[in-house]
Amino acid sequence: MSRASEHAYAAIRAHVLSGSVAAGEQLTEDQLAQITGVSRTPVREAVRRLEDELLLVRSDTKRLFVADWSRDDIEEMFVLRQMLECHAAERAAKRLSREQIAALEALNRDLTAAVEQSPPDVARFLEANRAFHEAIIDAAHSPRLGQLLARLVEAPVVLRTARIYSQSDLRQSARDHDELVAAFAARDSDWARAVMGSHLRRAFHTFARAVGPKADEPANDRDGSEP
Amino acid sequence: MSRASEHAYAAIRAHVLSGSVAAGEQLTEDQLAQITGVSRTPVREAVRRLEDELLLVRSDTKRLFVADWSRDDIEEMFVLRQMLECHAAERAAKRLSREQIAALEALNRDLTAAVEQSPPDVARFLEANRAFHEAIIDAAHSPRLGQLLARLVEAPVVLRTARIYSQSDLRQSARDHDELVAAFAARDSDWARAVMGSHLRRAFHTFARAVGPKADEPANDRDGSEP
DNA sequence: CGAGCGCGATTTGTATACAATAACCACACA
DNA sequence: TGTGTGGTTATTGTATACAAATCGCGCTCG
Repeated sequence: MSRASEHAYAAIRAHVLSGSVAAGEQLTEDQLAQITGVSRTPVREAVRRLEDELLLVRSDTKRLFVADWSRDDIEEMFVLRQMLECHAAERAAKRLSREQIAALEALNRDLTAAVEQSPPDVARFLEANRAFHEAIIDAAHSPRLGQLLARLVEAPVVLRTARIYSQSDLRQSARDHDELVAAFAARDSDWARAVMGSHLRRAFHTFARAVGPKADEPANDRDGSEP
Repeated sequence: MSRASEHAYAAIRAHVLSGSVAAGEQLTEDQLAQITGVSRTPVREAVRRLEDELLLVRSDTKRLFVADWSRDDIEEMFVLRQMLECHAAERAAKRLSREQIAALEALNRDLTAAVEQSPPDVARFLEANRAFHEAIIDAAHSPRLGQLLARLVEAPVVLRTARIYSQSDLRQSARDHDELVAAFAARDSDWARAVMGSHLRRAFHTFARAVGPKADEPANDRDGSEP
């Protein structure tokens, strides 16, 4: 979108993801307009996108809140992402050119380097990881699929989980990517699908372990907070 | 959304689906505002939704056009819909209450009645069909899944395909639904998934047969037109 | 003859004022 | 005490005016 609207989107998104507003807290369009420095019109446009991505939600009477993700919500998204991204891997295996596979290798070399630093460069890891998955989705050549996945991948994962990965988690991710590249090089779509499946499912469990046990309540961090 | 915005959405959608504008034709927000009788503000909101549903598209320079679906686009959507809705059927099989199964049966009785009229009441069929599938998706209890499917199911299917179904197609649909209900009653999620898969894949082929052979170009009705 | 260039007309993007709706609060009444 | 009811404030929804971008077209200049 255009300047003001795009800026508002990025600013609001950053504002929410930074954690400076609690989950479940109310926001108003005026507030956001002041924060972002643009008028309510582009703010409304940005908010609509963020609602789409489920970062913001509206009450039944149109009031605006920061979304409050339960563990079940997260699991649901991982399941859907796994389903769609396995499909993407399968299609990509049939379509990736030699050059594209080489590009994936390069991306994963970068990712691996980020992991093997001490301490690991998590930001660089996340960026390389994002690029790697995006390249696969692009190669699947299914615009609708890309669009659906965008909504699932964007919001919840990067959310506040950036720093829950141990180095061994990161290393395993890098190895998964290596195996994916091998599957692609072999043009084995079944293999690619299977690797992608376990890759994402493991990511879910890593996440789940950090979030807490299964029987828990919805992520209820709105009462007690930082003293 | 609220009154004006919702009205604009419905009116524009109907306007496009009615076929009174050709695929690929340009629209302007002013035009749509006049047609719908509201100002550009709610029109823009409605247009965003329709872009989301891929009924409208914007050029690289933000100009607005009626989307032009190729056969590949349609197949892609059917594939994705099948993947997601099979998942929904599987989950629904584990969750549907006795009452909900009875409600599905009732819906399908209505659908069958519509089919067995002569001539078949296609509008009533479509409505019952929509309600049937929606009930299953709801029962899957996966809000994200529902949201993703909404975008896939809404746009392309009803599009301009309402009247390509033969009575035998419709009868087969009714039988599929019966079998789905049976699978649900048996709480057999594998069965439900399988039936849903063949149900949707057959729908695709019915559609594809009507649209034309595989090697075709994108639906290219924009050059030669009315003299 | 064709490629680039300017300029009026069209179209989209943004700000702002106002209208409609929902939440909040205080107070009366049972 | 608690429950409903009025008015007041906060918040979202819509219209409108204007700004910015884009297009179409005729023109010039090579």
